[in-house]
Amino acid sequence: MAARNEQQAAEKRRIILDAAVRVFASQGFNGCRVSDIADEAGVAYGLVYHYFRSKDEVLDTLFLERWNVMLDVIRDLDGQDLTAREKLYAIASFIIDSYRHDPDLMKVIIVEVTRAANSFGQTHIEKITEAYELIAGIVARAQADGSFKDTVTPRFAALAFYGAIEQVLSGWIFETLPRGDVEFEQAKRLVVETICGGLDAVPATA
Amino acid sequence: MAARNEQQAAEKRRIILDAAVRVFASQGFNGCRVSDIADEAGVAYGLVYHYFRSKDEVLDTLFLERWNVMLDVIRDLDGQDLTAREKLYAIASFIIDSYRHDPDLMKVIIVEVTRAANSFGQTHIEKITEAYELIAGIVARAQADGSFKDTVTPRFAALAFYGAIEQVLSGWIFETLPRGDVEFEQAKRLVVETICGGLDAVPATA
DNA sequence: TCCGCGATTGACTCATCAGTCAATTCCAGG
DNA sequence: CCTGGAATTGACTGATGAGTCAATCGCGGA
Repeated sequence: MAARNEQQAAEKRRIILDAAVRVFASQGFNGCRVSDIADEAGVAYGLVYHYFRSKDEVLDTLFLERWNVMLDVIRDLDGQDLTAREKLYAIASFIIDSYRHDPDLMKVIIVEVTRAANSFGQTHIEKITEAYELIAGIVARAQADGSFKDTVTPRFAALAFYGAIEQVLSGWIFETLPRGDVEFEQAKRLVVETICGGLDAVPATA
Repeated sequence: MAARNEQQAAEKRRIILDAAVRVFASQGFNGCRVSDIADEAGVAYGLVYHYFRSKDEVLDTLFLERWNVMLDVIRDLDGQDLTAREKLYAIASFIIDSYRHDPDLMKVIIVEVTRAANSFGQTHIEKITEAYELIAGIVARAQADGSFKDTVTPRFAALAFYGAIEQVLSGWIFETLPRGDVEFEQAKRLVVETICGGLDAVPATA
């Protein structure tokens, strides 16, 4: 049958996805119309429904695509011979660089998906939990080999770590924090320093 | 004139607000109809518009009401003679107890407002930033008096601290973390321990 | 007892969109 | 060329839901 040209079809699909990122980022998922996406993509309204079953599926796709890349990166990192601190730094770097590279996409993922996680299927929550668990694993192994103390549970450390990153991204997204290459690099360092080093001048247990 | 009975009017308004909390929590702000709120409150559709200018204003009111209480608590705490760590613990306690006391309200605030500050006015972002700044102030003063080291900026420490709390609340909201009195108390301790104590077994600077 | 005004009602209007579908274009293979 | 089916189009439908408003109710004061 020769599906016209599979590559071209995939490209059209991507054009629509990329347009959706821009539209979702600027108007919000609920604030935009499907026709806005079509217009932005320079494509007829109906074509969106040729490539996607629904408006929801477009958002779904964007999230899963990106989140899976991140999970792969974390898993890969996890297999390498690095200290826990180095692994955490690498994860923070990946996420922050993702923002640097495509702020709109990250905005959509952070702002729209969490809210949608409510109404959308359980799928997203499971995916998000998966990331936490990978991070918790890194912490747990560091505690086992003595490089991290075990005053906090790994699960909890993972939450705090990811929470710090998410807050920083939110700060950039909502423009309450200055953005720029210097700030991005500083943020990577500070996330890791806060979580690993803590704030106390004198460690609780000597 | 005697506005019928001012107290009764305020009560009706409150009944509508409380109903809105339940409806927003279970269906989401965008997923519900104004008539759902009216039904839940046992009140006619039009009455919602007698007390509020729009659906948005209902959510607005819920957020501001609660957030202002929190800001007051933090400001009050800030004036007391406590260590920075104690202050942070008290803030974490207040937020977590707020969740314990009214999980639906906190769910609405976190899911619909904090993470969606986008679609709403700039007002909310400013309010949220205000909280960060108060926390940053606590950290800054602790750094000045030597009880906190100054490896991270106060602004950043505040982000990490609040981020950790928000992640924990999200975990409870989306049911990926176990809930219960024991967990609530543990969470307070762990948030503060993570941020203040850090994960490293050996402090970076001896 | 009656009056006046705010509280309360809910049917209605009107705009908005997600999703459908019949018509048309375009390409690949024969 | 011609033909079959996929890609593409955009007008249309049907549902939905925010906000309006004219009518009614009922309390507090005189």
